[in-house]
Amino acid sequence: MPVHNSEIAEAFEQIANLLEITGANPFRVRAYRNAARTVAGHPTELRRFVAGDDELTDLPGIGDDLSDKITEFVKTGKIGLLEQLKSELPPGLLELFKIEGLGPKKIKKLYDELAVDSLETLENLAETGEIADLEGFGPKTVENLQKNIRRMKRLDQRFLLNEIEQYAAPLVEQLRGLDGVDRVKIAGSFRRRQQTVGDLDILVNASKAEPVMEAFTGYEDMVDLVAVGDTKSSIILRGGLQVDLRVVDSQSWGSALLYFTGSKEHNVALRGMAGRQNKKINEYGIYQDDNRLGGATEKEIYQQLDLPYIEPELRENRGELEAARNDLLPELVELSDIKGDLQTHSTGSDGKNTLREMGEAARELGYQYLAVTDHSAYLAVTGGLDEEALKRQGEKIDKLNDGWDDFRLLKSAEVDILPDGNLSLDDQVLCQLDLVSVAIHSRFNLSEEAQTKRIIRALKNPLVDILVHPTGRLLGIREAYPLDMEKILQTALEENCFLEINASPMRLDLDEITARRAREIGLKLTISTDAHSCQELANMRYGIGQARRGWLRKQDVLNTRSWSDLTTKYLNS
DNA sequence: GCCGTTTTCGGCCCGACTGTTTTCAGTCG
Repeated sequence: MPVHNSEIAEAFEQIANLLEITGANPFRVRAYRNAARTVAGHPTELRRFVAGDDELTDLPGIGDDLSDKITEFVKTGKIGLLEQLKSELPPGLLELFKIEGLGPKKIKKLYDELAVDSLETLENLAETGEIADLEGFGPKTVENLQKNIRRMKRLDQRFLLNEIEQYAAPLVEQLRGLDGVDRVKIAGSFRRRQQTVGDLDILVNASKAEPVMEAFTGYEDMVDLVAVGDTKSSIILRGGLQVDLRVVDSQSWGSALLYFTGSKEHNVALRGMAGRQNKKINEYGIYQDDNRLGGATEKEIYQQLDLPYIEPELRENRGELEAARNDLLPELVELSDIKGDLQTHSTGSDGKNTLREMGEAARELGYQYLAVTDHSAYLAVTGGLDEEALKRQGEKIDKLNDGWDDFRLLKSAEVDILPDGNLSLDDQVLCQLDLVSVAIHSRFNLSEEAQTKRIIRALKNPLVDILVHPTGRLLGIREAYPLDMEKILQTALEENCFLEINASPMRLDLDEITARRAREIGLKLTISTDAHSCQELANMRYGIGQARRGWLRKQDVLNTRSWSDLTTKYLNS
């Protein structure tokens, strides 16, 4: 079986955790964690490095030793060190790392003194009270442990961006209304537009922290208090979302925002860079010797390090600091650059609004065009269009377009790719359309080879324009089906096709890693909402976030172009 | 275990909060 990057990353993560229990050099542990991130975030499969000429040691955080371990894993399916660690320590210890408040030291103590080797034994011993006898473990620790185990079991999930917004909006509004509060901003992975968010980080700029803390810890939707301090508190909301809040004064606003936005890896790298210039960054500011150099804005801190401002979506320590140093940061695509939405649904299939309603809603967003890509009849569950119905829909679109002089609806369809790579509508139907999108909605379980072949065959049809939601993933629900994405990207490039970043917060498919790879090879992407109602057209912002995380500029996104540009320069049908 | 506007050796971000302690280790972000 070919080894995937995610498996290599997981193995490194396990090695890091097990090494930590053995009390290994913490920097060695960190090296494995860093490598796990590098590997997980790499756009091409590392097994290609092993087979080809590229050097694994060119990757950041991968030296001779870790390069050898990757090679070993790719060739044998195993890593000797991990096997050895697992033979010395029960692998059941690994799941204990997921419990909040339990780290390597405590896990080791539980294992050494009480032979705790799994979640189950831990739960049993917590029940009997034996754990409270251990040095350093009091009754409060046991209570928290039990609480956090329950929470972990209930909530082995992350939240979608739209869910987070629903939780955050009323809380942020309430904080903004407090006396003495100047600014409230959501930081953390939400601000970086990560595809899912584990907890919510809120930063407040206020003259006095106390009343803010009081309001926060008394918030009506709170079900549990995790921590309460003078300037920092954490609560759990109904639904299980943890919210961390920090209050700072305006002088420290920028440094606190930078620190609280992360990523952790970006901050570590940035502070390392500061250290080499004899400067120090903390959440209160940037300093040299005893002099304060700044900290009121994020820009000020970057400037003090001779760097341009780095957008939150890029702060992952995936090359953005180097790019910033060399003045090579991309000018990222923005919501206002978008000229139209290329994947939406109407009452013609499973959408909630009519063609006219969708068109008017798109016009109000300032778009020049909207493609209504109703499903083909093959997908029976959506009540899709057959050839006759599609024709009638085309006539309706013509009439509607006659009534607009600043906007047009595009005749289109979301055509199914059949298991053999043929399409669910005939070519003579497809050639009547302005735009042909194709997608997989069945047989998700084909092998990587068969699924890749299926898609490539579809892309080679000269009438096809866009492959939508290319990997089929549903965040937290369904994994992406296995694909040789590199082959698909290359084929799309050769065939003048485009791949979509689906902006639905449940999908965000393509992911940022693949999006960045597409840009690297010069393949343009579309960002479309897959809206099934007028309201969902506003989901575009989630797709933009994902695109920005993939380093995409305006020119890398097809639907930043006017319709005339699109037809004359990019679409072949 | 990685890495080099201090370096092939000696560093590796930094502070808040908790719980169990009497001054701090562990964990988290």
